[in-house]
Amino acid sequence: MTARSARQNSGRLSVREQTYRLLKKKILNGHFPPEERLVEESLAGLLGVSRTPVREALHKLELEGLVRQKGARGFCVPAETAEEMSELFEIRAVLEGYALSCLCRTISEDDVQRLSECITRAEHGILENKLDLVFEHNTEFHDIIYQLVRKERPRLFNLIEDMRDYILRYRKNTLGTLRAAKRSIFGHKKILMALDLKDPVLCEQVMRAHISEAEADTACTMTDASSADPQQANNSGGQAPTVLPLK
Amino acid sequence: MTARSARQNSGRLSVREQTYRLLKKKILNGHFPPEERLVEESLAGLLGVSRTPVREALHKLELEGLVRQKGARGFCVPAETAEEMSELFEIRAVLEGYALSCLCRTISEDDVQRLSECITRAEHGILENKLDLVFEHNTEFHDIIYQLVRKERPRLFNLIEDMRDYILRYRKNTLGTLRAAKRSIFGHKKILMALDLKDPVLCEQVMRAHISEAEADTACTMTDASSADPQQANNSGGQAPTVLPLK
DNA sequence: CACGCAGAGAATGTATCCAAAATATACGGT
DNA sequence: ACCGTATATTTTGGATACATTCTCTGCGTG
Repeated sequence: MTARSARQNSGRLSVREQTYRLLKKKILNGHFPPEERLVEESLAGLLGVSRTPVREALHKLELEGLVRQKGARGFCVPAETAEEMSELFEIRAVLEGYALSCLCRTISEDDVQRLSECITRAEHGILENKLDLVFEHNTEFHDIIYQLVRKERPRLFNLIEDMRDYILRYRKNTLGTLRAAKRSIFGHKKILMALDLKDPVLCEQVMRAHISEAEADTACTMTDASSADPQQANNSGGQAPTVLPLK
Repeated sequence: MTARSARQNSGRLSVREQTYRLLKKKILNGHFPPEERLVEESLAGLLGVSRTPVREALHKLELEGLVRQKGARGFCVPAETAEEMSELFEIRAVLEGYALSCLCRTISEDDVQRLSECITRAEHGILENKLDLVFEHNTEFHDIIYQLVRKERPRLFNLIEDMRDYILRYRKNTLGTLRAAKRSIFGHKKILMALDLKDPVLCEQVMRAHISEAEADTACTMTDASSADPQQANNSGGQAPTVLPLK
């Protein structure tokens, strides 16, 4: 096949980048059974590219710990462990807690107001018993915060984004119960309060607690795992960094 | 040139890995002027390999933020900024602070004793006015802690290691003044105390403070190259330590 | 029957080749 | 003299070909 070369300037993504993102997404979505051999040529055939971009993607993913060299014979996705999940959530809690404590010193009244409105709308969702609405506005709440972090602490933001990605692996079935939704909104209220009080220590505390709750929820869904869900990742186009809500 | 192929099994490192490490080291040591174009072929010639490992190394380094795509024409090392350095130290302080707070719950009496001996030996170095001895035992102190973190929190350890690497870029001239050495040992004493008390909050506090001090030292050496002034090792380098104490 | 060695096959490692794209330069027109 | 366009050069993007090495299997021997 002739390479429809796509440079990074002309808006299109290079094959290398597409391959990397697609493989990463597939790994995070659990499309590859743990410990199964990942053969460059097979993946290349699967994605319709040559071995070169696949190889580079695998080595980049190795750097992130998403694949591991299996002896001298290809790569594999390491098995999921409860320890790993717990550690990832811990790190995320620490990083996001600190990020929030940074934010509280610089956040504008305007942004506080926007966050407040997210909570209000999410609560309306609860009253109308529309969990998808709650989900939407909870996501918006977090997105606002992430954008602020990105603006002020780009490196920290990258790290947080990575942690969120890695955790995705452990969130196969994101079931949104009413109970979890209510608890999430309550967490957001506390976050908003800490921000409004401009109390760094409180910010760190409430964010850590909020993420610990998310961890607990995820741990629950993980107990009855082994759900081989061959859901195809059909988003092959230019995907934005999908920032998911905590809950 | 014929490939001296070296697989990962036979003890030797692959050319790919060697290239990546060497390039990374060169970047961190400041061998490449910021904003200067890094041309794949030139680097390949410089390292005596083909373009392939160089290209892969550059893309891995891009993932780490150590190089950046310059338009559509190659890579360059991004310029050093005070903000970046500050942020890296912040993140490191947060991560290592949390790591220490984890450690204090599981550390053995034996390890506490070993840490204590490091401090004692470093203090002997002070008395004998041998700064290299102090440096050696201070390093040992940290190494012991890092090994413990690695054992209990492998992901956290990786992140911390990365941050330390990235910071290396900003520590061109690691001048060890007597004053800084003394302060460092004092910091280690506080760390040991917090560990011994098994107080997670205190652990986090003292470690963050310790790393903030390191940041201040580094910031001083960064302001201008000719500042070999021991007085500037004090914590008054223009910008306040950005890492807040936890409490 | 088991253990070991050897050969074949398979998968990765590395290099080279070709194509595409962007920038720089030169030439011509206004 | 200046600006725009076209061409050429440089450099990266991607694929393929070749070398290397590891593993698996089969056969022979103890």
